Amino acid sequence: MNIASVIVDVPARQIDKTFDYLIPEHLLGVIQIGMRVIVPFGPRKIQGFVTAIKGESAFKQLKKIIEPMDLTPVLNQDLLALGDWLTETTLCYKISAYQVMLPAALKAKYEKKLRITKAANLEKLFDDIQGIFANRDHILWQEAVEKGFLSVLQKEVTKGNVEIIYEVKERVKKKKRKVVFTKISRDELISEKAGLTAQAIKQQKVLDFFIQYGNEPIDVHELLAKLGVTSSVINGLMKKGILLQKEIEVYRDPYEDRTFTKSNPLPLTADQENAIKPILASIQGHEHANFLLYGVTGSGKTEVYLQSIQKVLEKGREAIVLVPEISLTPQMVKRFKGRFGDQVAVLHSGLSIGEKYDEWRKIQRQEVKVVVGARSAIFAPFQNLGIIIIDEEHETSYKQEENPKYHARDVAIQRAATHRCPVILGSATPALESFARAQKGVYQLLSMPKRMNNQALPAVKIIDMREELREGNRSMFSRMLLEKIKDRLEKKEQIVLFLNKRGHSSFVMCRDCGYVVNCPNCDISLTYHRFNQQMKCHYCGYEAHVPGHCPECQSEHIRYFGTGTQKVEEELAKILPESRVIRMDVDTTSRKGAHERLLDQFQEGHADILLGTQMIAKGLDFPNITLVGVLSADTMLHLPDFRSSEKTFQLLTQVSGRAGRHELEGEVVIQTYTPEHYSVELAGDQDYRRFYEQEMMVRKLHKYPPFYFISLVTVSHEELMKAVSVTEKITTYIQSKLSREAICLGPVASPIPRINNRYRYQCLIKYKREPGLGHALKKMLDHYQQEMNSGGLQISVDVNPFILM
DNA sequence: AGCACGCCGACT
DNA sequence: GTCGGCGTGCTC
Repeated sequence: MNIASVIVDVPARQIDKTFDYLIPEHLLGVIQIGMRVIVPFGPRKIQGFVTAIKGESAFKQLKKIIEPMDLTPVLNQDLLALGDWLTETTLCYKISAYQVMLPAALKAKYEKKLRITKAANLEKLFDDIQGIFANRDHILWQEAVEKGFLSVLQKEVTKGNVEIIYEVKERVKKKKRKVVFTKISRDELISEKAGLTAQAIKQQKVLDFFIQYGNEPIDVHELLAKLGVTSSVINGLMKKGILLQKEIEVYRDPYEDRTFTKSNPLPLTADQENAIKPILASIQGHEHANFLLYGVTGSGKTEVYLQSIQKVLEKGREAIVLVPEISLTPQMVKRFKGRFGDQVAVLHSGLSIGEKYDEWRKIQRQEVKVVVGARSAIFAPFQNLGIIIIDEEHETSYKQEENPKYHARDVAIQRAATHRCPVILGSATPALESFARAQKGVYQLLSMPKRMNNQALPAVKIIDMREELREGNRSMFSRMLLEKIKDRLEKKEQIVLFLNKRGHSSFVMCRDCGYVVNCPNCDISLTYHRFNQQMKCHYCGYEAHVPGHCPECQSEHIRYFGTGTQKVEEELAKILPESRVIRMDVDTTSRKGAHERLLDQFQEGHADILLGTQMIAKGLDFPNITLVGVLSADTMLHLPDFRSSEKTFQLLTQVSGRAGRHELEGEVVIQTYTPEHYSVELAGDQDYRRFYEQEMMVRKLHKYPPFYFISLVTVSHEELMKAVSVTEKITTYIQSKLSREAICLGPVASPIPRINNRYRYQCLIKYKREPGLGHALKKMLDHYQQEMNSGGLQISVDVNPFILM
C-alpha cells in the first residue's frame, strides 16, 4: 500500500483522471486519502488530491510524491464521493469539483523561479549573468521575461549553470499570535521573585502578574500594555527560563467585536406548528426527506428553521443553512448567532479569503455545529449532517454559472440522502420546478398561508404608466405614488422605492436617429455609469467615454435611457426637497460594511425613503415601512428567457412583502407598462397558486421545465462560420443519440450573439428521460478536445441551465 | 494547462 | 549555419 492515486491540478480533458505516485518511505502512513499533496508532473511541480491508496499500479516508472500539504485530509470520504457525483452530473473536471468544495485559500499558487546552481563555476560565469541575479538567491521567471533576460538565461540552463525551480505555495498563512506563559508553579514563582535583584523592578512586576494569573498563556502585546513594560523585560525572564513563549494559531473572526443578544425559541403559530411536525419527525427518525416550506412573506419561516436546528443540535448533529448572497445581511446573521451563539459559522462573499478559510476550519474541526452561508456553504465539511435548509429556494444565485455548474438545491438533496437527514426548501414564491415536485409528492409540501399575528397582506395597486403618459405625466412617478409618498412623509412613516434595474439598465441612445452605443467586441449595448462619465460593457469590460455627438448622424441629442437609482434620487430631490433619501445600489454599498450602515441609518429613522435595486427586495423587516413603490415592474419581463415571467412575479411579490410587517398597515404601488400581464396582475393579487397554474400551462405548451428537462450547449469561436458549423454538427450528433421524444434546437445564435469578439451559437436540448445524454455530451466534448486546445474553439455544457444566455 | 520537442522559414 | 515561429503530443 505505497502507491497513491492523485487527481492533479490541471483542468483539461486529457488530465481528468488519476495519476499514480509512489509514497516515499518516510511518508508511509502520513499520506492519507483526501489530502493535498505536491507531486512532480512533467518538468514542474503541482498540487494534487489523493483519492486512493493502493498496493500496485499499471504504470512502471512511478514518480514519488514530494510532500503532503496538509496534516489531516481536507476532503472526507463523503465529500470525495460528492465530488464524483458533481463530475458526473455537471460534466466538469474532477479537479474543479474538488476545488469548488474547498475554500479558495486551499487552492495552490505556483511560482517559477531561476537560480544559479551550486555546480556553476562562478569564475567562468559571465558578469552579465551574475549581474542579473545581483547577489540575489533567485529571480522570478516573470521578471526574466519582462526584462528580456530569458534567452541568455535559457542557455545557462542548458549548460547547467542556472536551474528552473517550480514551487507550490499556500495562498494564505494561518494567522498566528505570540503568547507567553510559565510552567512554574505559584510557590516557585514567589521564590524566583525573591531571588531577583532589587533593581529588577519590572521583572518583579511581571512575576507578580503571573503569581496572580496562573499558568494560562497570555498574548504578549496584551501583557506589555497591561503592565507598562517592554519586551526586553519578558526576554530577560525567558533567558532565566521562567517564562516561555510560543505562537498559537488564531481565527480571524469577522464578528469579533460584536455581541449578539441571546434569543429564545418563540411560541409557534398553528401554521408553524403544523409545518415543523413532519420535519422534527424526520430528524428524530434519522430519515432523508425533502420538504417544500411554502410560507407567505412574514409567516415566520425563520423560526421554523431555528427550532428545527435546535432539535438537530440536541441529537448531536449539524446543520447547514443556505441564504441567498444578497440577503445574507447582518440582520440574518444576528438571528442565528443570537439563538446558537458561537456554535455558528458564517460564510459569505464579503469575507476575505483568510476569513473564509478560518470559518471553514472551525467547521472542519467540529468547533461549530451550524453554518449559515451562501451557495458554496453547501459543501461545509460536516461529518454528521442533521438538516439542510435552503431559504428563498427559488433564488437564481443558488445556481453557479461557472464550472462546475451546479445547483445548490441538487447538491443539498444528494448530501441529505447520504446523511439520511431532511432538506427544507423555503420560499414564499417557490420555483415552479419545486412546487410541481411538491404537487407530485416528490417533495412534501408544508404550507404556511397566514402571516404571524394575522396581519393582512398589504393592499397592492397596479398603475398603468401608459395611462399616466397619455394624461401628460412624463415623470417617473405616477400621480398616485407621489401622493402616497407625500402622505407618508407627513405621517413620519417610511417608504421603500424599488427600481428593477436588471433588463435594460441605462444605455446611451441618440434621440434623433435612435442609434444605441454598443460594445465593439460584444453584441450588447454599453451601460452608462454616471460616477465616472463612462460607458462600460458588462461582458468584456470595454470602457469608453460618452460621445459628444452621435457617430451616425452627428446630432448632439445623445442621452441616457433607462432609469438609474441616481436619476431617481435627483428627481426626488427636485420634487420632494424635504425628503431624506438613502440610496442603496452597487455604487453605495461596495465598501465593506456600507450595506449594514445604510440599513441601520434607515432603521433608526435617519431617512424617510430607502431607494434601491435587487438588494433591498429581501429580508428587510422594519416596522415603520408602510409604503412600497415599484417604479418599473416589467423591465425584465421582456428578456429572452423562459423564466422571465416567473422572476417578475417572484420579485414583485417579494418586494410587496416589505410593507406592513408589523402593527401599521402596508400599501404597495406597482408601476408598469404591461398591467395586463399575468405575472404583474397576479403578483398584485399575491396569488401564487393562480400564477403557478397559469405559468405551468405556458411551460407545458412550450415544452419547458418542469415538463421537460433542458440542457444547453454553447459553442463560441472567433469565426462566425466555424461557430455555426460546429454547433450544427453537435446538434445532429446529439439528436442521433437521443430518443424521438427529445428535441434538439440548433444551431441558433445565443441571446448575446457575440462576446469579446467571439461568436456564440447554441443548441438547446429538451427531454424527459434520456439516460444516454450525459454519455453523448461527454463523447462530444472528447471529440472536440483537440480543437478546444489549439483551434480556439470553446464549448460549454450546462445541464439544467438557469439562464439561457 | 504548460512544457518539450521538432520542423520550417528568416537572419547574422 | 543559428534563432525563433508555432504545430504536436505528453504528463504517473
